[in-house]
Amino acid sequence: MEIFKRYISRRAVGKRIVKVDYYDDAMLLTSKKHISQTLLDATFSNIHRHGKYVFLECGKGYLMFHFGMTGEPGYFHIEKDPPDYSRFVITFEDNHALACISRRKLGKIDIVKDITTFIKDHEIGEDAMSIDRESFRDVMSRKRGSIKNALMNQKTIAGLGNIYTDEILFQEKIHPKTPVSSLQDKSLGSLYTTMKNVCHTAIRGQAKLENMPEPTLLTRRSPGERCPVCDSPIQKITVNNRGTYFCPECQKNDE
DNA sequence: ATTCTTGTTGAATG
DNA sequence: GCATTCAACAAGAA
Repeated sequence: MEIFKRYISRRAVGKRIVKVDYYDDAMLLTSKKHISQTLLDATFSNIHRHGKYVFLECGKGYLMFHFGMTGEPGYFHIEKDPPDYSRFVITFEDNHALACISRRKLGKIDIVKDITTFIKDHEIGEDAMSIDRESFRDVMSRKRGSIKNALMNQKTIAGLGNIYTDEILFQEKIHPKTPVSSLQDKSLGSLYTTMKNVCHTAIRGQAKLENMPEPTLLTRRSPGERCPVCDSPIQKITVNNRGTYFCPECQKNDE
């Protein structure tokens, strides 16, 4: 999401909006009228991100994007067709446009008045990139269930998805089903450092999996892959209804 | 052809 | 209140 935010920031902030087009309503959480009224003739003055949510500031409020599982922003010249699966397109006065692309339409588009209120109303946790060590330990120590659930739950910490959670647990050598309650304070501190490292490393590599330095699990999420550390076959299980990959040798249940 | 899986979330359920 | 399950959605793979 941080990469998306930077992508949008470079192309949309400072530009005046001259047209708004809707190709599909499924992702809209408010009326087209409300969105158009807020955006038309406005200029994006700033951009913010909290977890997987991006907010474009425009005077009267914020345009909120959530890209869901298969969503991404797309910027193009208006002489060309919008990218495939564009659901929502904002045209700027410089003859370029920003599309919200979403194959599965699992994303969301909304207008919000205030980011802080939005985060509070949706009970979204602190952002994974900005939470401090103490708060991390504090919020994690309150959770029950598996460590993977706790890390992925946006109400605990905002921003971690399925594959990066697996990567963090792989780097930290923790079995994804380990109960959070069984992790000592020290382990949580170490997990915190690993979480930050994985996020920073991913961003440095433009969130492209092929840019992740070895050893990594991110590029081995398919049957038959082997652990880059110990060469054991990578295992796939289900945790929280999500396909979960881990190395059964490196990530033993007990630390 | 049907079922499963997927870089997600939130409403329903236990 | 908290943890777990499932629908919404679309398309490619098994």
